[in-house]
Amino acid sequence: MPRPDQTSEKREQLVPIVARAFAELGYRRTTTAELARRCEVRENILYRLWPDKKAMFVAAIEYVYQVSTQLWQKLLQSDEPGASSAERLLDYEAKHHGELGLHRLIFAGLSETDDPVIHDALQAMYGRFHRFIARQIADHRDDTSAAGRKDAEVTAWAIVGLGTVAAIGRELGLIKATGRKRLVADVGKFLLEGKAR
Amino acid sequence: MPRPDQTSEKREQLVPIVARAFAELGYRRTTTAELARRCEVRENILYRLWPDKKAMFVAAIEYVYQVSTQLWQKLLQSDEPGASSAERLLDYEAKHHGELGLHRLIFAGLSETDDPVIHDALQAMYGRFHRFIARQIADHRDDTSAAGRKDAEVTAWAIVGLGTVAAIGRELGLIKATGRKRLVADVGKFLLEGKAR
DNA sequence: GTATTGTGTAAGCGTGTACTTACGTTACCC
DNA sequence: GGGTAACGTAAGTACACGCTTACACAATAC
Repeated sequence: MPRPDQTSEKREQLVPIVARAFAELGYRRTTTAELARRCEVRENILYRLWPDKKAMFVAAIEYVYQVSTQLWQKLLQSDEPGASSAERLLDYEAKHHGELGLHRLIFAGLSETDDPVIHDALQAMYGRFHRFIARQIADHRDDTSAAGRKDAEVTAWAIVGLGTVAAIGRELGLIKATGRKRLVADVGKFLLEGKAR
Repeated sequence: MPRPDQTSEKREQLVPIVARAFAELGYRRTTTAELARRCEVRENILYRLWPDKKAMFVAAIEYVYQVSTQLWQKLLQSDEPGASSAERLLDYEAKHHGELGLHRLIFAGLSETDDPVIHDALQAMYGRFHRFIARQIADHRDDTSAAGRKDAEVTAWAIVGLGTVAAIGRELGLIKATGRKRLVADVGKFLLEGKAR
């Protein structure tokens, strides 16, 4: 009998490194050779863990999604008094925005969306993010009517937009840390309270 | 004496095609061969018009910026009664959002921002867009105080975020046309009126 | 006409890249 | 200890890509 298969453990071990590489370099510039270098293994070892480069990218997206939502879930469970879940999420994002490179991964993927696999992975992740935020908003507003839920959905997209533009502004050196914080926290709260109709 | 130089005319003729290619395919996937194919010329002709592929991309960015702002300027000059410039811009963008592929070009460039040339081109364009919108907001609100201008800046970023997330939502098939219209027009107007403090 | 120089065609060059193959070594279970 | 299959190393393959070169042709000014 041979030794036990450790592929899945190895995958879990390497996925954070892979995700960081894709976030830093984008999809095309992240060569398999570069991935192997950062992971300190040979290329063919990566190809034993994933069928091709695309699968590595999809794994990276799913990893970042999981880490982000786990982090958010933890944040929501630690119930502080005096602030709703939605408010706490906004404060957290205002402070720690973009640390995981989520948006950079999205930008990298958006140039590859005619590939159905990448398109679907991105769509699933982005869609789940949006629904998560929309639910927090509806809870915060305590409005479960049909119109209220619809409104929470639209507002959720606007808040996702805040995070996205904050990421771009940081990337291009156009919005400094204080500006980003103000953008996400202040405008975020404004959107959260008001009803956009 | 030789025949007159027509390089700049040729550049102007080909730039729209080049821009469309980069918007559709992203930076890396837009090969010089593909550019030549779409332009119906040989590759070396492109290299007589621009020093390298990067320059073609930068030219595409500048072209899309110019077309967009020209279009907006025209929109602002045709003064309809009963709606401020800012409102008309929002309505226009809600209807025709993303037609020029501006956001796709930005996403393409954002994966190449460690290249200083691309970074600077993107920064300049995005920054000018933001200032343009911020000015419209300040005018609309008729508040030229320091705090008012600062607020208009933050709001302008939020509105740029609306456009960006609408583009992503469209790209991923997550927000349909009606939803995008509602997002840009309704939330846009909400941001425009309210003061986010 | 002719010299001069822009314009178009075709081929190719060096490098980078996704992915593979071949093979030796190691750790496990019986 | 021995059979087995996971694990690691190294080299290689086929192709695509950015960019260049060589050269024939065309149009203009004199």
